[in-house]
Amino acid sequence: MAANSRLTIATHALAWLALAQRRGQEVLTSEQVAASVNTNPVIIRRSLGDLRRAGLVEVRHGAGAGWSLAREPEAITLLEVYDAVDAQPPFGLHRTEPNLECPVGRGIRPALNGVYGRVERVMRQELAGTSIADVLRETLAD
Amino acid sequence: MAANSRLTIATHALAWLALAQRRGQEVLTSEQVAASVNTNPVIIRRSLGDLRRAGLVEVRHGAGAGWSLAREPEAITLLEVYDAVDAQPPFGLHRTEPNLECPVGRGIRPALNGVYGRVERVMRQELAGTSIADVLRETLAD
DNA sequence: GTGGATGTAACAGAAACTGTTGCAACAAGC
DNA sequence: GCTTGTTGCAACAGTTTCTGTTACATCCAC
Repeated sequence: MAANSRLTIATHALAWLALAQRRGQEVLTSEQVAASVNTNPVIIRRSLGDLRRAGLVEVRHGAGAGWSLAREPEAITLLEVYDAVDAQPPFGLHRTEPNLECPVGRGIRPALNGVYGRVERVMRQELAGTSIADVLRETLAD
Repeated sequence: MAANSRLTIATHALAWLALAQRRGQEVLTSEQVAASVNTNPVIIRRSLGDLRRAGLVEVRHGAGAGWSLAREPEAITLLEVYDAVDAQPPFGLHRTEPNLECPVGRGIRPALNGVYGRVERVMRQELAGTSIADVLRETLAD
């Protein structure tokens, strides 16, 4: 499969909302966000819909509608975004069940779950240490 | 895409080779490994082929052929396996280039590369701290 | 030489993601 | 109430990746 870019799309949208908000623009439409990400507005609505269900953004319907951050950019971590977009875990176990008559086949899955769990824990710690405000600052630093 | 299980398959094969070696069986055929993983021998040959190119296993051709570890199981880390099987990175950037006329579109990719690089670094540290011997011990602990 | 195993190409099928179209639902403003 | 502009969502096509399978050339111990 292609490397999944959900976290990238969602973070880009949030950073753009944060910058617009700082510039005094209260809301952005999915079309305006899509213009920056360079993709289809429906993709953005799907992504921002995930973030809305997680409570990270708010949406206004009807004429003059659009999206805005539900919190300050400093208070939104990439870990929350990661959980909101439901990205796939980095490693998958066997697709088909191993041979349980083999001692390795019988015990390998819990053993790997332990390792993979530790990997995911440090990954989440790292994501929790970066906020949308951090991303926006690094983005504008060039 | 489906979660990719390359690291799982390769680690399973290595753990099985390590156990067989400890039991006095010098080599295993791809068919014997496939029987434990419960998949096709060609899948195993592809995976062990990656590990052979990385110098982690050795292969004997001809009659009585098969696979064996190139080093002690304590000296093979999951990070080496991860690099050998060329697993995809956990996060992908934009599939299409963002709009470079937008300040966020212009700077977001280097900013995300920084974050994703830090995530990958801690992930690699964690993988480097686990060996095939560790996995085999946890596998047989049940 | 023979037999048994690897190396690899080619192909089918499944799954996931992205992108696209179409349309119902909704609300602000007149 | 009507118009207008936007979101919400279903449905579908295209691409890519991974897994699994078959087939066959290659290799080497005996």
